[in-house]
Amino acid sequence: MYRKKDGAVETVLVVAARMGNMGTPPDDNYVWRKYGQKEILGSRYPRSYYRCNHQKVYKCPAKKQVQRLDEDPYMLRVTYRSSHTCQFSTTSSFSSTATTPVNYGPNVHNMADLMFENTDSVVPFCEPYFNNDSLVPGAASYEDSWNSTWQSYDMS
DNA sequence: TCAATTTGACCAAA
DNA sequence: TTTGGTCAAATTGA
Repeated sequence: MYRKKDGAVETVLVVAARMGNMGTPPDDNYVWRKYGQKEILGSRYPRSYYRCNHQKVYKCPAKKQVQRLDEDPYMLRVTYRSSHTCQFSTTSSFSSTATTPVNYGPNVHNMADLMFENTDSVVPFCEPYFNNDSLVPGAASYEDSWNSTWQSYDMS
């Protein structure tokens, strides 16, 4: 159901403006195994449920759910739940910059909270999460993307 | 062949 | 009861 202040529930908006990457959300540092899909009332698109691929049912409670927005199928709302204990994948392509789960920036738009009851923080991130330099959220390019995101976002 | 994904059903919470 | 979430089994692809 709706989890609002239930520990770690971080909602991130992802612009799926990538051909070929449409139905699949961008990969973070983790491997997700899809364990279910359900249609959500009020939304026209089903929601996909993912879980950590390694800690299937063992311990890592890391969960992730992805759902497209009603009016903007090009946008994916990725909601991360719980904390990640598994930062290591079998065949990891990343090794050094994978310190923090995702570059959850300090920039939190509470606007989403007004629109969505179950949105804690909204930090849209695009394709390049892994930069050799730094994962500093607040880059000009990112910010620009955010604006675009919000523009097409405000219609509710 | 193996593994991941798929769909449906079941269960729990509101 | 309804909606959402999870599990389980079956299927598909590599």
